Amino acid sequence: MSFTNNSKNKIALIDCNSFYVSCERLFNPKIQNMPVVVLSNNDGCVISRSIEAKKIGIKMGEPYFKVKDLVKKNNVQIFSSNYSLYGDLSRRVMRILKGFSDKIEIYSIDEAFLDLSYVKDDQVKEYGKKIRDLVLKWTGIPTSVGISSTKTLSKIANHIAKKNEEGVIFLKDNIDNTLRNFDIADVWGVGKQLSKLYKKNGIDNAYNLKNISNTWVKKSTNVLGAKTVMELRGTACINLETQETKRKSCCVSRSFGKKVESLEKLRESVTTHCLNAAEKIRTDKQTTRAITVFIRTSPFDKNRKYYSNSITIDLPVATSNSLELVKEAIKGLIKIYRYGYFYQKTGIILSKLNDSCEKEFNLLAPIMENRSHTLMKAIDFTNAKYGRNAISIAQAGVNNSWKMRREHSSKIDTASFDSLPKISV
DNA sequence: TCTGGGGTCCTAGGACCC
DNA sequence: TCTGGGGTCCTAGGACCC
Repeated sequence: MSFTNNSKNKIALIDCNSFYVSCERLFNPKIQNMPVVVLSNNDGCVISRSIEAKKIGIKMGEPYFKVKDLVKKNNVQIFSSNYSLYGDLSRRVMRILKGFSDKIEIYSIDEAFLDLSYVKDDQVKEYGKKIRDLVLKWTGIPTSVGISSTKTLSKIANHIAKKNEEGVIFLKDNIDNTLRNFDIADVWGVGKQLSKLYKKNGIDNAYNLKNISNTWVKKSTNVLGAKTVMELRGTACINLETQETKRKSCCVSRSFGKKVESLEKLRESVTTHCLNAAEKIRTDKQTTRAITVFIRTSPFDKNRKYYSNSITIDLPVATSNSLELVKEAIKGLIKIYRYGYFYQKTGIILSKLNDSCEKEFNLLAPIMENRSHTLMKAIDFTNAKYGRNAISIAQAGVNNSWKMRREHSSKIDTASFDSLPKISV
């Protein structure tokens, strides 16, 4: 059986190379050719690596303490993550990409799909280079561009482009050889479990998966597995989502800098997360009808007993009011808290989100809402101006001993001239 | 000592109804 | 006392993504 790619669609995936590392390098030219690593919150895991750091053998997602020796020996430059910096640079990159096609899907902080179907086949590679050059010139962020007829194939093209001198790959005809050399585990949509299943059945590259029987894949996996197969054959099944949609749930959670035992401290952190989540949904003009609180001890600590629990509370009336949500969250926390454990993480999830304009029928709601609306607006305004948590509530605590570790922050602020590199002449 | 955080979608199975 | 079949809706948990 053989399948041909006869689609005229051209989807480009533009992906920033080692994005967080590239952001840090912008403001720190000295580390341009050095191995660099960016750590997750709490300086927990490696989440971005420069090529030099990859070569040394530092793996993605590895706990920092496990690579400390490698870091020391090779003089690897370490940074705590600075999400406001990355978010800011991401917006700049995306703005440039929008100039190349209005059919764009911003897929994550560092990548976007662009519909380039309007570009002729023999010009599309050149076009990809143009995109790359402009992003680099205007932001300083290096990217890779993969172009093909479906999202899944453009992901593969991008993967290959990352290791390619030009940084641009257009996959069109005769791609079977390329697919044969593409590891099954690297295919978009194939994670740990699926790749285990596929490998067990002798499917260990993208070409094998492309030629698997429809009935087998439907029986053995689910609709997503079947879609991946179709996409490898050049039939687009995963649409370009050009409309920005509002989130359906909102989660705020953090690990502690050091383990926490007392209900008091858990209460402070749950309150803090709740305030932040409430502010987030208000920014998007949304309300919630359910709040989940979860707490857990460290799943890695083999010397202590593990405890993890969560509780979901349905709210009678949709709300985005911080104070109401905190009240419910704390009630939930008290129900699931157990004395005698060393807690590592807490979080809250707001779900069943709706647009705030979709008013519900409730006689008391209008009066209550007006009052709280004014208060919440005042809080959001102040926090936007003077920094998050400028206004908080007493339960959130001050000078929290449980706060996260951030020992390697570059403290770069794109709104501040002080962060610009200095050049002496 | 030290192992991130925030999402989406799918499915199986339970609850409930007729 | 025992026992059908079919349908919908909801949710928890799993898998995946970056």
